[in-house]
Amino acid sequence: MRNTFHKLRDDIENGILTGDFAPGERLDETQLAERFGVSRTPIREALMQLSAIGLIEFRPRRGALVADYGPKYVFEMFEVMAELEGMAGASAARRHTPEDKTLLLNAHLRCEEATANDDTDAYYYENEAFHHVIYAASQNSFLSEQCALLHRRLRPYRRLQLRVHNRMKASFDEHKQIIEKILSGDAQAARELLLAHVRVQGDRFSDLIASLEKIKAKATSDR
Amino acid sequence: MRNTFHKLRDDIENGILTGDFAPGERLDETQLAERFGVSRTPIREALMQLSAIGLIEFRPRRGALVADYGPKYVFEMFEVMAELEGMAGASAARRHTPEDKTLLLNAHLRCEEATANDDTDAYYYENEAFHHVIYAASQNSFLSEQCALLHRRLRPYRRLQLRVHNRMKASFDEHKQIIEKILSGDAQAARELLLAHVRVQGDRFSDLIASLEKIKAKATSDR
DNA sequence: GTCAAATATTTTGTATACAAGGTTTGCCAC
DNA sequence: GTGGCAAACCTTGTATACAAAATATTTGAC
Repeated sequence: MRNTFHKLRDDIENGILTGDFAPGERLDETQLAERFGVSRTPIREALMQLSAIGLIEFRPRRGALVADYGPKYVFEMFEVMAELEGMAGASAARRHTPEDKTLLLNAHLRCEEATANDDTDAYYYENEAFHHVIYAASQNSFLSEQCALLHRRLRPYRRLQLRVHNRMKASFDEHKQIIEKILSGDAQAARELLLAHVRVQGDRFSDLIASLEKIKAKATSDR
Repeated sequence: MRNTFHKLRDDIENGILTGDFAPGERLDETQLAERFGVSRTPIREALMQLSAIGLIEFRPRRGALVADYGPKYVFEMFEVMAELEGMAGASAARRHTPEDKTLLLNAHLRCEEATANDDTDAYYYENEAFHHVIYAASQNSFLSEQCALLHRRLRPYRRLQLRVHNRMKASFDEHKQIIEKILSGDAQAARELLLAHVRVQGDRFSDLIASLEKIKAKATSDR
């Protein structure tokens, strides 16, 4: 069985990724301890782990803050994510097994259902599963882990663009092409399609931030 | 000022990377506490952080073990490292600043000195600095951090091939070409050169393992 | 009434204490 | 002598305690 601090780490991490703990927020150890019904010790151990992967930051004598990356940094993360996904896709095209093929087609089918039902929540979930199948199909477990990790870290930022006009349909169409190239073993094409597929999310995030900045600037000048 | 657990983390990490603590070795918290003259609490906090980045593993009720990746996993890590370095190189070719140019040429110069003196230890150090300059020149701080992190994790495995015949000279020649492509802004060429430059290390590592396996198998059959 | 300084309180960072589980050793049986 | 079981000991995992530092509050002066 897993230990308390494992569970706490996942719970707190989840809280951060779902926005339960907002970026920049201070995480009070005593409060967390009460909330989870444990002592401060395992809470601290969980926080230490989260700080090591960059999800929170320790300020000396001032405790833990939820990391608040600037927009530039988030965009950079999307850039790296795109490259890693491209790599996974290329590797999957070269090395996928027959089982991977089944899994890919199944995952795609479930995405199709979500699209047909116009169920963005379901699509969000199935989309994640689809990408994880690609990671696994790369036959590179380290790459797969890194992709999954970064994917998770970017989750709150992808959330923002969930319901952008027509994005679900566009995403689904891109998946279709990606699958085709992976299954036909066209590594280069798979790489480029995935690169673009992920990059567009970074671009959208940038656009979003830019428009927010503009609004903010306008509000300031109006004052 | 930094806290005790920061220093401990770095010390223990260093111990692992330098081979002071061997892969698979168990890290006794009490022993470490005595050794560093502190209580078990900050030791644990340091270990938690190291476990989060995958340098050690916690076995329930059995404490921390230095992670002992199989050869396949290490090879996979080199594959990802190669891709990330390629990305950094391409990005550096597109976006390096005049200051980056100076830093790159200086780093290269110091590599040249080490080569001229046939000083593999110095070359090892300067080579690392050279690669870090490329990371920074990518102008992508997240990518830079990820590269540095993975680079560090692979250090003990690169160490094995330090004195392979003529590797230093070959490496230096590759650097020369890489610099050329980065400074001339040829992103694609820079990417491919760096990809190959790092991959060769993974290949060498594989070869080494394969030959070790062969020796081991022979020893077994001779029994 | 406001600003500043001093004190009180809260909170972090480290040490110590204790309980549960795992390992080792020693003893007994075969 | 060897194998298995039991008990003692050792280590981890969590809780509590305590000291140092930062923050909040209150009081006093202008």
